[in-house]
Amino acid sequence: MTPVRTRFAPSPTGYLHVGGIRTALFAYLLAKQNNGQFVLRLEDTDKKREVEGAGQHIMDSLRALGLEYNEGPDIGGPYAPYLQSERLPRYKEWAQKLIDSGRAYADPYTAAEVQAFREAAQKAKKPFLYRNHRPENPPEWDGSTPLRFKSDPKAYQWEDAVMGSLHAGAEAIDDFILMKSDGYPTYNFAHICDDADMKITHVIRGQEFIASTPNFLNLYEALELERPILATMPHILGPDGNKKLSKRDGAKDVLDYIRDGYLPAALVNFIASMGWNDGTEQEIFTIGELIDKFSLGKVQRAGARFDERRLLWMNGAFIRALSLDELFALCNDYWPPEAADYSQDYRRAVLALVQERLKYLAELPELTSFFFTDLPINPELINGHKQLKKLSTQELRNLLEQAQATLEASEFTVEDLQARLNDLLEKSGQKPAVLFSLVRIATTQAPSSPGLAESLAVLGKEVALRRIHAQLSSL
RNA sequence: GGCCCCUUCGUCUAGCGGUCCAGGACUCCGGGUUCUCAGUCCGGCAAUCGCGGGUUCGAAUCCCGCAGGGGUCACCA
Repeated sequence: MTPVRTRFAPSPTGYLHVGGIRTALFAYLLAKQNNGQFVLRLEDTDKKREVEGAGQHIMDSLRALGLEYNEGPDIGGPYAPYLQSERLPRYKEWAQKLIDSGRAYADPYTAAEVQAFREAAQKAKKPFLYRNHRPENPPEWDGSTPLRFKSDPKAYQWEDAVMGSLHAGAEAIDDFILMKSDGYPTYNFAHICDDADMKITHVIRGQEFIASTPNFLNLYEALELERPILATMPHILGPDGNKKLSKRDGAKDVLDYIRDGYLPAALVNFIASMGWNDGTEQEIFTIGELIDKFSLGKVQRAGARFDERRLLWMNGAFIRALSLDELFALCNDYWPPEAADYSQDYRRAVLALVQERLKYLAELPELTSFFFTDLPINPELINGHKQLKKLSTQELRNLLEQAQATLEASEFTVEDLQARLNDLLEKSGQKPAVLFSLVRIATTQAPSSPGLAESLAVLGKEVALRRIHAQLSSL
């Protein structure tokens, strides 16, 4: 049995967004599931569109998500190089093979002439087919003009691992360009050569390629190549409208999600869930489970809309599932600056209180800053409070002073604080909504916080009393 | 315009002839959890399965039309 080899073959023209990553992810899952190899190949044959650094960015993105490739531009492999611009001699050989067999010829027209053909076709509301203008006696190809495929137009019916049975008529086949006049091959040509050279068994790509698949099938035949298994992914659509998700519409770089503290496992789970599920009601999958359960046959045929709210929920779920140690290890770069002055133990205690509230790591400062610094007194917290605003200044003072005395006497464990606060509740005859809110506001100056006793226990007696004193002075 | 693909709650989806007057998840709305936020638990709203014809005892599931959406028709991938 031939080993499964899948590849992800992006062009280095920019960053990777969730749409691009999904194709890579499914190729990765399929390879891992079959103990095969996942190959990264950069298709840098369009020097005009190439973006400096994009290749590295793509490699960083894949690694950040844990999609380690077995062979690739920076790590090499048995079929190196994995950068198409370094494989030019190889394309020449493949091209020569086609020339020798009479299946490729030099394009004798100028760009303007071809453009005129195209416009005439458009004007006549007909699809443009170059082969309608196929020259009788093309000149010998010297590399200064495009080299075209001499197609053998016919109808095709083929199996797609996702879409099922697909078909197209002969009109879908044309004499497309194999080699451009700049010496680089086109995607249409290069990817087929490379997939063959690299022994790729499954070609997974977006649905924009389905229209040109008949051309590819025709070329496989001309090259006498066994064709790989084809799998077409539906598009991921932008949050509104039903246009394919794109950078123009603000599709975020996956590395931005990583930077915001989205967990790779959550990102991967979420991306996989757009267009794939295992047929059960399971929503959360670890990467191992995905590798185990993934199958092309269960990939959705319709496009999926990208809904960031679902990603946010899923990321929170993954964060909650982490042990405190695991989460703590991930938080290093996310603490508010003031946290640097505090011990690891203190930070861990804080983290324990906010773990189930965290949706993504970058919101750590927003949730925890009052644990590390005295926030300025914010009168609005009391004035805007539905219960507290009804109390007079004197009443507020009274309550706070009682709270102060209570905390003074406490040993500041959660249990002791809770017990004493409950006592005070009874003694003062106040509702929790009044007393607890007031103490919470005085000691945190935050619109929300973890539980009062828990927060106080972490803050410690000294800080708590200092803040109550400050609140008292401001009244 | 030609060709091709797609079509189940607002969104992600389950479903592959009967157990579906359609299940789960996200979102949203109530309620519980002695304060807030989050979480969690309980409950709720939400798709006559794009539409119209068939086939069948029986269709979201099969067939045929139509409509809508998307892709493609580059010396881009």
